[in-house]
Amino acid sequence: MKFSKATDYALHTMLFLTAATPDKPVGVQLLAEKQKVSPTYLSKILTKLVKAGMIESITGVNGGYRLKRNWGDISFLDIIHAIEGSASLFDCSFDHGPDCPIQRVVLAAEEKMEEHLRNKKMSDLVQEMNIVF
Amino acid sequence: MKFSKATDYALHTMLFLTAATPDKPVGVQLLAEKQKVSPTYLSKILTKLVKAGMIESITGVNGGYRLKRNWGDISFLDIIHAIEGSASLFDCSFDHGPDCPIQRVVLAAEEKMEEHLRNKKMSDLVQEMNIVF
DNA sequence: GTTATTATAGATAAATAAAATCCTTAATTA
DNA sequence: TAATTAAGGATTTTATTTATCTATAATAAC
Repeated sequence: MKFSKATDYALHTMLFLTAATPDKPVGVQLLAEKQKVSPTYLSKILTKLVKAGMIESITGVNGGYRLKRNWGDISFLDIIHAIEGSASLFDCSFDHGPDCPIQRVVLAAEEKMEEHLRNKKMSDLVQEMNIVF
Repeated sequence: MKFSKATDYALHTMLFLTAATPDKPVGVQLLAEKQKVSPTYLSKILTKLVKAGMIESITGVNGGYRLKRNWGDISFLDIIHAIEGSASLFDCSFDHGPDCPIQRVVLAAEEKMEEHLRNKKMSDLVQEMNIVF
């Protein structure tokens, strides 16, 4: 079990956008270069963030991606869910009644992780950062 | 990102062994039947638990698997690590200095989940169970 | 309007990982 | 010795992730 690279890319892009540009759009070309990933692949990932309402895209010359107004609210969990989906990490495939005691434990644990990710915003990070990007 | 089915099988087998037999070994045949999984595949999973020192195997007629003495101590996390390995769930693949602020957040979140899984033992479950298996 | 630039989207390929099977070997008990 | 049971290697199947290629659509600059 691993978080996907796509999630890694998405988180870093969000951090970049949060740290960098309040209004000027950044092209996928540049974002991809920084992360050493192909632009087409990254664009597919960013399209998910657009659909989730976290960033907006501006097409045409001098276009690119930029944060939406609500960016201060966006949590790590929001981003992760936008990329990986929000299905739970564990499915008991054994049929012993409606709720499996094992599943209950694992899901409770997952919830602890999600709680932490829900409380951490990109904006929290930007403050504590000096010159990372 | 999902916990593997192998982990699911391992957890359920441990629950079964904990709930059922204090000393008599249970064959993989029976364990596999209960979980509707092939015996050979399950045996590979159980071998990992043997190597991790959680259960022991008795070969030959009337052989099978049974818990080791320390079974009261075995946590969910132990079992999960035995099957999935204990590498962290997130690797920042971007090189911005030694510690990535994003990685720090995600790993802290992961630690919350692990803490919960570390504190839950199979033996806790058996008590609260009535007739699940 | 034409051209250059930039995102979107579909199809597909390549790489990796997970799940499962098959077959052989080794150990043990009856 | 025969039957039973786990261990282990090799391989296959299936699913998922990662990535590429190509075409389309929108927009700005000229």
